[in-house]
Amino acid sequence: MTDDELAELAHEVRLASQKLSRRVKDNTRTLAPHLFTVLARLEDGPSTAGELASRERVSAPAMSKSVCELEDRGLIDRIPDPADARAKIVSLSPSGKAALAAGRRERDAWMVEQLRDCTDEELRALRVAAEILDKVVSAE
Amino acid sequence: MTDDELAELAHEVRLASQKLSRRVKDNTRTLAPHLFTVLARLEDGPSTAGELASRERVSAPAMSKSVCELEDRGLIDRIPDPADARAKIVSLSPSGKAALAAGRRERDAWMVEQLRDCTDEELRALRVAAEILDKVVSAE
DNA sequence: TATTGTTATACTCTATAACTATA
DNA sequence: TATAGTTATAGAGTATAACAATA
Repeated sequence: MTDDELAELAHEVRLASQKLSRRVKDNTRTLAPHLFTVLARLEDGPSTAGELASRERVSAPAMSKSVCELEDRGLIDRIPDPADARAKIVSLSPSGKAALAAGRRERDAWMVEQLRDCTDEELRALRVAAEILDKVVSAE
Repeated sequence: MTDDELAELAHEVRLASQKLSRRVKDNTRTLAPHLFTVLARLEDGPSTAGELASRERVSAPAMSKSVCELEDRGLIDRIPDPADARAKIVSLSPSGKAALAAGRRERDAWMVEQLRDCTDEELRALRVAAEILDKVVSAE
C-alpha cells in the first residue's frame, strides 16, 4: 500500500472512530467520562491517587478531586497504605462495580441499536476490524 | 447473531473507537476540537451562528463565542445577511481552509504511524470496516 | 411577539503553585 | 530534601437567563 493510500485509510478510520465516539458520548447520561475511566482503571486492581493521575495523564489535584468525589458517592473505598502513612489505597466498592457495569451498558446500548441494521457479513467484518484496531491503538 | 453476541461486538467496537479517539486527541496540538469542528462544518457551505449551534448541539452563547474567536483569528469571514439584518453569514476564510487542512494532517499523522505496523490484509480489513462504521454512525 | 446574536453570570473540569504530613 | 495528597487560585469551555436589535 502506498503512503498516499495509507494516509487516506488513516483518515477514514480516524473519522469513523471519532464520529462513533462522539455519538456514544452524546448518548451518555450516567457517570461523567473522567470518573468512569477512573473506575475502569481500578478494575485492574487497587491503586493510589498519584498512580491513577499518571496513568490517566491528568494532574495530581485533578485526580485528587475525582477520587474525593467518587468516595463521596460511595463508588470507591479508600484505606491508609500500611507501608506509607502519606498514601491511601483506592479500590472499587460494590456500588462502584455496579456503576461501572451500568455505565458500560448505557454506552453500549446506542451502539447495539446502530448495529441492528447491519448484515451478518458486515458484523463479521466489524469483529475482525475491532480486534485489529484495538491492537493498533494499544501499541507502544 | 444473537443479542448477546451483538452486545459483545458493540462493546468491542465502541471500546476500540474510543481508545483511538482518545489517542488522536492526546496527539493533537493545533486548533481545539470545538473550533476545528466548526471549520469542518463550514466546508459544507456558509452558515449562521444559530444554525451552527444547533448542528453542533451546543448553546447559542457557546457558538457565539467560538465564532467570535475564529473571526479574531482570521479563520472565518462574517458578512451581514442581506435578507435579515439580525443575522450574519459565516464562511471559511483562506486561512481557515489552511488551518483545517493542517489540523487534519496532524490528526491523521498519528494514525498513519500506527497503521505502518499492519499487514496488507489487516489494512484491507480496516478499509472495509471504516466504510461500514461510517454508514452505521451516520444513520438516522 | 418571536427570533438572532450577544452579554452577564455560574458551573465543571482542568492546570500550576503552595501547603501538610510523612519518608 | 523529596514525595503523597490536598487546598488555593485561575483558565477553558459550557450552560441558562436576560438583553439588544430586528422580524
